[in-house]
Amino acid sequence: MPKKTFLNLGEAKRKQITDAFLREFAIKPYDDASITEVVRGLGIAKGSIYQYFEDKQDLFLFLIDECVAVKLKYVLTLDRNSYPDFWTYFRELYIHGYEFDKENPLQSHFLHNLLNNLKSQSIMNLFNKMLNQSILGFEAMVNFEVSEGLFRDDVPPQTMGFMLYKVGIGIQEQLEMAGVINPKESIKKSIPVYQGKNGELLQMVDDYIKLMKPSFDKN
Amino acid sequence: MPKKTFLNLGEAKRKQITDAFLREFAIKPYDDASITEVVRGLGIAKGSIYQYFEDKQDLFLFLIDECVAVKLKYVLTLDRNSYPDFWTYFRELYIHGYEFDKENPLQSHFLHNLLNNLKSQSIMNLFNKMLNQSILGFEAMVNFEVSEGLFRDDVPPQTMGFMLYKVGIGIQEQLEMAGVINPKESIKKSIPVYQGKNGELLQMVDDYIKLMKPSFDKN
DNA sequence: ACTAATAGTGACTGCCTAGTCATATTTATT
DNA sequence: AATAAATATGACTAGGCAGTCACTATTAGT
Repeated sequence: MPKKTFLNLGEAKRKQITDAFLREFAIKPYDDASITEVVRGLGIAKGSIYQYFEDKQDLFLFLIDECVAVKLKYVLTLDRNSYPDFWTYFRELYIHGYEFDKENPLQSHFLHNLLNNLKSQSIMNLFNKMLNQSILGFEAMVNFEVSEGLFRDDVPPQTMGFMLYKVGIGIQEQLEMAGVINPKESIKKSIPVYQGKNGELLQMVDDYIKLMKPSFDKN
Repeated sequence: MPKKTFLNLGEAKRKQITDAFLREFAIKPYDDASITEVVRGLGIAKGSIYQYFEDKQDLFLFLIDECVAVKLKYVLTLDRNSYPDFWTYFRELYIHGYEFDKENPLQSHFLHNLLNNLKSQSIMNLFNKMLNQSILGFEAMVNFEVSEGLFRDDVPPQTMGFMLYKVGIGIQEQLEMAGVINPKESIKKSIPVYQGKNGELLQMVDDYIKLMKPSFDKN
């Protein structure tokens, strides 16, 4: 949690600082991200950061919370019950993810890099926690479908959940490898990752749905 | 490439040094792995390492080559044509991977961590190269099956290849998350990761095959 | 205008690293 | 045994970092 000094800051300055660190952590693993460098860029004293946050990890956790909160606003508006099947819902999640990226590029960049970021030595403990949380989310979705008799029940739901999770991340990775998106460039230019690539994104989502639906659905 | 000084070393000493670095790189990202610390453990001078290798990256590439070479000996003996379908072949790859792990725990540990390892700042260039290579391997497998009319052809083979690749890694990750294997502990104790967990490993492989086969196979 | 509280500063500490190089030791050759 | 070649050494350089703290500057309250 940030200290109250940080919360007392004017909106503008708080945003300026937050954004600068989002940018730093969006392009480097945690241990390589340098507070020294960011404050240099911001033109403020290093000591100030330690008026705002307990330490580097406190700052990092704040950034995670901020970004997750923003993203959830886009995702939690969706209700599985409004859709005829899981896959329509799954597809819709990506459409809203696209909107999130478009309207909050910085937060999107940060979350893109979060998984790599967490692999650093000094925050291994966080890594497992965060990972588990996301995976449990997918597992819960699967459990729901199974309980409704819509997904097969002869494969452990953990395995199906894990696969969904992996595919979820994979879509973004594959688009990057194919050169459709270029997060690193987008970060430099502060533009959304998927800007204008809505079609390619959904095409890939549809391909993956084609690839999972026959296996996940009952019968 | 190591310098010839390293190759002139007696087998025992060469192995001792190689093993020590395998251990270090098996538990830390590239940038965190410390030559200083390893030589301290080995009781040799730091300068010696620079008689053997050009620099840290040269050493690291040597370790990769070594481990990959050993692993390939286990995998390349398999011939797709000896199996009735892709999935039998796929399963067999894991059985041989298990043998590799059992007989070469150190190399197995190192390769387990390689993906995280490559995420470090100073070797980003290597990362894409290595990644592409593995994925192309899976893509080639898919292309073969498609050309034989055994896999569907209405989804880009890149997508199917990528999914196979992701699942390939995912199996190991999920076993770790489920607590079946504990690579970090295994490394400490210098014992194989999958030792005695043959059953659990193959069970999960079979689950994933169940989950992919209906989607990948033609009709 | 004066005091008290709050915020901002940057030189400094302590710690770590990869890589160098002049020197010392060991091994091979004559 | 004496010389030459090959190895091994570790103090040292140059650089990086998070975090501290005595001090200064600003703001708020009276």
